[in-house]
Amino acid sequence: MYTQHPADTVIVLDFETTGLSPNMGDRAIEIGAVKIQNGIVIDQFQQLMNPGFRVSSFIEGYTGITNKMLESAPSCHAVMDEFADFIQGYNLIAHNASFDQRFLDAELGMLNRQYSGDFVCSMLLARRLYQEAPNHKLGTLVNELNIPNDGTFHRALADAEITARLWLRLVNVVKDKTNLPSISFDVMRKLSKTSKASVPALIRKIAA
DNA sequence: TGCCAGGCCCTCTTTAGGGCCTT
Repeated sequence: MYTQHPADTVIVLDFETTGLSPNMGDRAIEIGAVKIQNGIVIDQFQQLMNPGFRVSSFIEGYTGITNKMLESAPSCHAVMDEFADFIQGYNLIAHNASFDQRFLDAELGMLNRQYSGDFVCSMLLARRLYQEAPNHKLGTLVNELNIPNDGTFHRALADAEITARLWLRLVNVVKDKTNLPSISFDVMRKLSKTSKASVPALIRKIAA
């Protein structure tokens, strides 16, 4: 049985991992997440986790997370069990969400745990709402949109915080285009799945 | 040993191929 939460409260999450594919044996090494309610961060979650094997030098360089740091970290099992409690009942957001969803599904699957929220992808939304951006990498969007950041990238909590600011910016874009006082998660989800060409028509329909 | 992802989205498309994004 899942606890139900206000529909406008969402969790933005980001994984650092040993590679690109859980199907190829890759595991999570860090999870970061922020809980947003009414446009304000009200809670956060950050934890390194030990995948049970050494990470590559590429990942050490890319994330700044070293094998030394992971030696003393709790297991993926322990961390993800706690994280499953944190996200229970909330809708979820990530940049290129298909990636984070694969790892969330894989890690929770090993624990026989589930989650009830829907995922929305901030990258798919940015492709539709900022079609003029040179590309839709998180770092590029942060620079293009002057989203405040402390210069930390490729760490889970920092990326989750930045993605949260991007999400709120995207919500504001839809607010401005529709003149509506609030935009539901469900509307953002529909927008993220609409073809680029259909975005203006859907915006008009939402505003009507 | 060497290899290895996958979903979205565009187009010179749909009987396909390749770039984008994530680590």
